[in-house]
Amino acid sequence: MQVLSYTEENYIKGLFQLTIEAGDKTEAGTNEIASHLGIKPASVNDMLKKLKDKKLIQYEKYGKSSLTKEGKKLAVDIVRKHRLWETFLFEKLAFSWDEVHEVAEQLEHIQSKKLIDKLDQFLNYPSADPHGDPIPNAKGELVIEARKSLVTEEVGHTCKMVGVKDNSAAFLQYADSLGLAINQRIKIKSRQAYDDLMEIEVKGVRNRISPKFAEHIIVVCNDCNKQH
Amino acid sequence: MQVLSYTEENYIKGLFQLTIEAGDKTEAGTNEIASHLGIKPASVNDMLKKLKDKKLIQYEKYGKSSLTKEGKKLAVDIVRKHRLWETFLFEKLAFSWDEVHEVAEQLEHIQSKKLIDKLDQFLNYPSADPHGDPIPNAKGELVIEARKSLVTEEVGHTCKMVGVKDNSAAFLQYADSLGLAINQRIKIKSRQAYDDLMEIEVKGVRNRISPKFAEHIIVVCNDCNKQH
DNA sequence: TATAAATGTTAGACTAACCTAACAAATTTT
DNA sequence: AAAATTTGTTAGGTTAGTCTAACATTTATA
Repeated sequence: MQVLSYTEENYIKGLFQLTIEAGDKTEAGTNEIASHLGIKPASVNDMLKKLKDKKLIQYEKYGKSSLTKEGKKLAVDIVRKHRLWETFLFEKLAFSWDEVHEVAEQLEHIQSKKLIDKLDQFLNYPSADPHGDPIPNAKGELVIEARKSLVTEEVGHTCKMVGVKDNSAAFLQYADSLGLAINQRIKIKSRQAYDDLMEIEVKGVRNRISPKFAEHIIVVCNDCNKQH
Repeated sequence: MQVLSYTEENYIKGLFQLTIEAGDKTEAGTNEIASHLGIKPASVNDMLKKLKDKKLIQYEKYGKSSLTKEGKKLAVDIVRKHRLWETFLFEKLAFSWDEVHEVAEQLEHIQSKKLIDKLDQFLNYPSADPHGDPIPNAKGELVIEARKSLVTEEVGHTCKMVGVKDNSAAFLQYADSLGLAINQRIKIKSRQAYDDLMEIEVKGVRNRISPKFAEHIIVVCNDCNKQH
């Protein structure tokens, strides 16, 4: 498995986020990648050619890009490192939920297989990071549970929060203020037909939230799986 | 306090090692820095000018270089990070003594004051890394105990190993095979006048070691401080 | 002290990763 | 389907950090 530069790693990871992780599509355009990474399309274009030469992505002139098997393997490895470090920061160093991402962005580039496997062991092989995102195992396998957005949840159901789609500090702090955290149970009390505001109950406290906000809360729901 | 590039940090750290830490001199030449960092003198020359402009080093054409107060502060900070990470790897992740350095070389460049202060706390504010080298505190203060090389120790004295001067795997593994470790007591049994080989006793086991080897073992000795 | 050796500097070139400006292709809108 | 817009590419330039080769200065040695 080839070793990538810091920059190459960021491109591969970005492409992973835009394709495999986003769910709704399997390839990404040059401009899209550019705005995701905060780099100009012209620069991205250069890198796409380079990554194609290295057989890490599929790319044709004027076409969209996607990861090859090899590229995906490398990307999953970076994601694994990122999420293990986030878990470490949150659980062992008492970082708050909204602080872990920025530091993990740096730590994910440390090259040492032994380090990351030992870290995994030290953290007792966690299956999800503080945001609820799944952590790939050492073999690169990523177990994705059946998850949905809170906004699609039915009234009367109780679900469990497992993640978020928005990592901005503003969003995370807002969530925090509502008592929302990973593994927190949420009961849907009602939904207002006029403006779609949802009323939820968290730790006995009721709050009304916008669909825009609910959209970015990821949950799993046993009630939804029940046959009745 | 300015933020340095990865490369600039390595130069500042290298200069710190060659001057402040080496003990026997306070400035270093261009070729010396070059061979220490594994970079050609011509490249070092460029960087010295750059670091001088940033007021991190004192340097005049054809002269030797040394750190300014500002440069030293930054260097101590890097050393602090390096040694805290080594301690983490050794104590929490069960890395062996001779494996920690390489990974810490990468980790020392992570930029996050909060991270390093939390790590310090997590490790319970250690005063020395697995090699016995002192860890500067958060204020950048570095407490250096009275230490000497094992090669200068007197026959009959018992001393305590606190560090090494050679971080090569070969050296560290050799030390390990003799039972030598941080905080290990060492008794000097004899010294052969003909070839200067020292006979030492470690955990009841006697071995003869070369002055070349003993030179790189750092000890503290109470016997030496006694008046008699 | 004159010369040789070691040390340090300069000039010019290269690579990775970025940029801007201009152009080309594809897609969407009218 | 022609025009307008969006998207993608190319050419040429910049910066950081490296290199080699040639040159300059300082230090050591005969």
